[in-house]
Amino acid sequence: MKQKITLKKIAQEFDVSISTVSKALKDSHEIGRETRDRIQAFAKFYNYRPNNIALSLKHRKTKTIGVIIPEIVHYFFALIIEGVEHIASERGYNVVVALSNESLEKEIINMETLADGLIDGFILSLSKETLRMQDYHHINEAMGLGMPVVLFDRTVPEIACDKVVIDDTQSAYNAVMHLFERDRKNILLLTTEDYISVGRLRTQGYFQALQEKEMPLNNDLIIKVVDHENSDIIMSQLEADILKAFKQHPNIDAIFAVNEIYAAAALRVVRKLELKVPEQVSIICFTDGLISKYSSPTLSTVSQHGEEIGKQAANLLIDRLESSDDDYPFTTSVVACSIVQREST
Amino acid sequence: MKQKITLKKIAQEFDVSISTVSKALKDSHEIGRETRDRIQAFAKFYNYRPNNIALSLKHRKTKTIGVIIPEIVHYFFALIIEGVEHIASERGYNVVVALSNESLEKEIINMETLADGLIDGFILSLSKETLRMQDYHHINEAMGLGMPVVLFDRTVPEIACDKVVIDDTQSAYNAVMHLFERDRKNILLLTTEDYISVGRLRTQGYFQALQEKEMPLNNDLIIKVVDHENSDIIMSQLEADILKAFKQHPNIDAIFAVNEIYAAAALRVVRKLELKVPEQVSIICFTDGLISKYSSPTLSTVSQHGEEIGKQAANLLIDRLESSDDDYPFTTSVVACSIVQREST
DNA sequence: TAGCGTTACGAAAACGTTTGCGTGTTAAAA
DNA sequence: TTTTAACACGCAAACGTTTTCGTAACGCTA
Repeated sequence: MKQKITLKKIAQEFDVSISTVSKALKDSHEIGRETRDRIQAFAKFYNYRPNNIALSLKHRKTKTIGVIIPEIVHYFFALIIEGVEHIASERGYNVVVALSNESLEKEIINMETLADGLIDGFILSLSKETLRMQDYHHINEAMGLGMPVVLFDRTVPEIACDKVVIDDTQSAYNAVMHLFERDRKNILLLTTEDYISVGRLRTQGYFQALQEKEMPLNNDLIIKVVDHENSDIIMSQLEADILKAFKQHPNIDAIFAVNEIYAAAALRVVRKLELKVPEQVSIICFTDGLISKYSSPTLSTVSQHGEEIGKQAANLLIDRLESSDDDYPFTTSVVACSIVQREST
Repeated sequence: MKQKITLKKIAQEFDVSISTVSKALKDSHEIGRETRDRIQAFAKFYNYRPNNIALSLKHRKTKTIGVIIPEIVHYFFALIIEGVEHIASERGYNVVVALSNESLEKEIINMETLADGLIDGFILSLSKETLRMQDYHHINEAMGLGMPVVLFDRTVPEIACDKVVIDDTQSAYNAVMHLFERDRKNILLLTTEDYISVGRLRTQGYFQALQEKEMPLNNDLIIKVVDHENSDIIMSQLEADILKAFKQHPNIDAIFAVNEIYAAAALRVVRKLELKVPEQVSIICFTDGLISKYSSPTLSTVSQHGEEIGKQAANLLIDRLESSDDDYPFTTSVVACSIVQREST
């Protein structure tokens, strides 16, 4: 196991000083042509590469960005990472990933560890617990220490920073309109509790669409899924609720779900009831993931373009990191969603 | 924006030396009780936290591990990261993720960048291109420089290092047996080309099961999916192939797919043919992901326990990193798969 | 031959830590 | 009073870089 080669070792080899080697490798005119060539050849032969840690210490920046997401096993978040990684590697940055597991405490711990010199800035989506507790001190502290933060998807107005969001309300409105255009009258809404901002906003879009069409708002047609540790419990409860809704309102002819998991549950119930999709019941949902793409029938979705969100977040962050301007204004970038029509509508 | 506090600043504040501060914070008996208390209180108040970069430089280890995977938008790989992250954070390590995008070149670049001081060791799954080219010099070089590597899932015997694999052949055999037990006679195999080791091994398991049951091997019942940039093209080609197989062999009564995407394609064809699942056609596949869990009918799968694989890989790596023993023997850990029975069998 | 400009290189500080060792002060022991 | 030990702290090196500021040696001009 040959040790990694350093400037010092090269210097010893040629019996010159470390600074000479450093300059020679940087093609400095200060160093004689011959010395330069010999040192460069030697360095190349031994595959010299500067130690990133030393560079980070010296330059007081690490060229890596930290991404904190609630869960990685979600198609949307995986897409985000893909997008971030894409831009990061293009612009010469590394990516370190941390998972908050929807916990405020883990979010804080992760931020603290990463902030201790490991990264230059954060890209993050708030955990559910953080949203519920409305505790954002850690974010503001990080920014107070000069660590830029870009929030995406799950954001709050209380934090002043760069943000990348989708227009949940508008997109939900569009999705519901998509159903109305197909002559659907009784649309069942599957959403989250209100403290999850995206759920709340999408619910609003549903309301707006109904209002515009002057349709009555029927609370029986709104199912708010209560969060729980165990996803199997959530699912079976949801399926039971959907079934109940259909029993009470056999005239339901469409379902709008705020994510594809809920839509998958809906699909199962609909099949159990032997209703035809999309003839008798249309389905559309947020999250254009694998489930929608590969279920049968395939599901129409509102695609949030996760990769694009990740890319924009990364660009926003790196722009700020590389800007010398200290009070570069915060921007909020809204990534448009698009409706991907498939078999379910 | 208050600057981050350092030992030096605390030292200035109390007009003592940096070493005194460092020792005081470490509760060294060398420092007087009163000084110690005052410094600690001050540090706590200003929320002092040592700079990780400086520590890394000093200790010549970074306490972070690099994970390189071909693609993150795969449930299996996401689970791996989850497992790695779990153990890493438990044992005080950070995780940096890099994506090879199935490209040998990106795999090399990523490894080189990370190896330059950023990480202590690698956990990786070879890219398809790497497997095709059989070029493993970068892995061996990294190890030559004293950077431990743990390979998982897509491994090759040519590289001597710690490995975490599943017993693909045995598990495939079990899956096919699971079908035989349900009186299936004509099993369609959906697999990859042979250079992908997991595909090849699973195909072998299929052969073994047939052999054991003394069933004839029919090449018409084996579809080897040709890889392509565009997944839509792969899918439509696959669906066409499956359809053709059913036309030629209407007696096909089961399908075994080496991943759930292929199984989803099969499910679509089967529904098109209006065959009942599982009554007329049973389906089982590898990759216990979201598609299997939420499709209708839900799919029986061979669960590879990705999170467990990630955990074991992380433990193996950290064990080696923390072992003083230089020629700690390499181990290959085999994670057992289990069959998750759902509606499709 | 004094003065000056090049050329080619070295010394040292700096980034933020840790740590072995040296040292001045004090108080107790001889 | 002298020796010694304990105590409390500082110095400096080290990790691997970059970069500013010397400076020795040389050749040239006046």
